[in-house]
Amino acid sequence: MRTLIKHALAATEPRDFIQLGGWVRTRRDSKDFSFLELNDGSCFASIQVVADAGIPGYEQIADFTTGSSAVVEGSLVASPAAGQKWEVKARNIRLIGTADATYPLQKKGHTLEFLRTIAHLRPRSNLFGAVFRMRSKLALAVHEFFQSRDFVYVQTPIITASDCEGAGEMFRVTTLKGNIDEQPTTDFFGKKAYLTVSGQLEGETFACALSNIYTFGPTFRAENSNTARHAAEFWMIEPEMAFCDLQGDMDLAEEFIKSLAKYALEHCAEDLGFFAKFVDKGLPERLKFVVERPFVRVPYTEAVDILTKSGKKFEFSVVYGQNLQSEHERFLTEEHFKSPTTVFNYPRDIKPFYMRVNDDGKTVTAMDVLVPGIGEVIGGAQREERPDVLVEQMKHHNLNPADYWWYADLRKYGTVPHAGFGLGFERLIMFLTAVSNIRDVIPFARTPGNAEF
RNA sequence: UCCAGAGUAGCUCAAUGGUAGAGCACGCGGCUGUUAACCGUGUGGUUGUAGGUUCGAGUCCUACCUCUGGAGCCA
Repeated sequence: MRTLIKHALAATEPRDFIQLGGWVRTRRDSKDFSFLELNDGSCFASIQVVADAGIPGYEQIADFTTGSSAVVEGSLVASPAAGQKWEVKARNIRLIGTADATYPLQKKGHTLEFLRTIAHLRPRSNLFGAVFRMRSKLALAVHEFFQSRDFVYVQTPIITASDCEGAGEMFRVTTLKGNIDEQPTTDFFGKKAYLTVSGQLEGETFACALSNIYTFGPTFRAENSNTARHAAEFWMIEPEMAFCDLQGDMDLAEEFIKSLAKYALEHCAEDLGFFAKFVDKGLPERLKFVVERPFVRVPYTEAVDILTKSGKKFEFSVVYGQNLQSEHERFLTEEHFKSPTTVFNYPRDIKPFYMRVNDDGKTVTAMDVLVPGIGEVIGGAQREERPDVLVEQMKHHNLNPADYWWYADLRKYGTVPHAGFGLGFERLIMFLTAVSNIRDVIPFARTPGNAEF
């Protein structure tokens, strides 16, 4: 029965028999014995195996190369040398799969760019093992956060005919051959269909029935974006709450980010330690800061004031009524407030139709949560629940209300104030690991011109 | 898509317009309860692609490809 290395290393006492399986990270030969570093990905650390010459399997010792796979049986004993608490005194070693000299992962630091070209092997590296173990833990933390607050998990469709306006270009889904625009009525769904850019509109229908819901699934944007924080396929978390206003929305967003940072600190210490050592020394401090300190909240108008009066020279000037540029957002979070910052009440014209119009008639209840180093991780709003205003908003944005008949029905029958937001899961992982490129926190990144794996 | 930068050995990088090198990896030898082991030694190249300038191009020019950083779109 195989034991995971994670459990072997957590042992409280020696064990007479243990079986381990994993991949050889490195081998150090002595005259009469060899050290094998075995890693199975169950935890960050590898385990040291001591194999004496003469034990079964040792005749193949030269083939236990970096990258090869092996099963080892022996006893778990306290290590006499510094560097590890436990090691395995092998009784036999079995080579399962060889890895010849062409194995691309070497016993040294590789650039992230190179590792992206071997995305099928990079999970075997220290950094990517840590990233994907942590990603898994955080996915669980997302569900725990919402489930413990009685939110219902809703799986909104991946294929959709509705364009969540403002969310970007969509991938067309079709079974038509030739000219796919000629007769959409003969297409598989009888109309044009796309990969979803957001589950929000569908999510709202469930919030207006089950009160508090969340989605957590893949999302697609066909934008030709070439940046470290955009991908064509990413995972988004979208809570939606009935009987909730913008304040409640901002409260939940802040609580959510704090909760995940706390979860990472409590459950991912070993992997976080690696990020702190090799990626960003300030990471643990930053996470503690996020957990302990309230986020800054500032209305858009005030944010513009701060930027205007800062005396800072920006490449793009600050203009009221226009979107904040990346450099403006960075100034607010990284220099002015030095804290995660929620900006709210944006001008109506630069935000989508479904956001609730404020009493001033000029702004809507939009809110963006900005974090240092990443920028926007959350975008959300209180939704327009007044039927007449919603229709007016659609027209204002040049949309045909008939296309959104079922969405408008939510306001026609038992409308309620409700609010929600979208959080990019990868961006959150970037923030919590300090890994600065989105391509390195998703198993197989889809970006323009890149879908090899 | 726009702006900037970079493509040289398996990897990370050197090389004034004049004989393409080093470290690591890998092979061989040695040494050692070792820790990305160490010491010696050897193998390793169509300098991203296609043109051009020049007696001579890794180096200069043009186009294209790829990647990186920044910007826009946003999560």
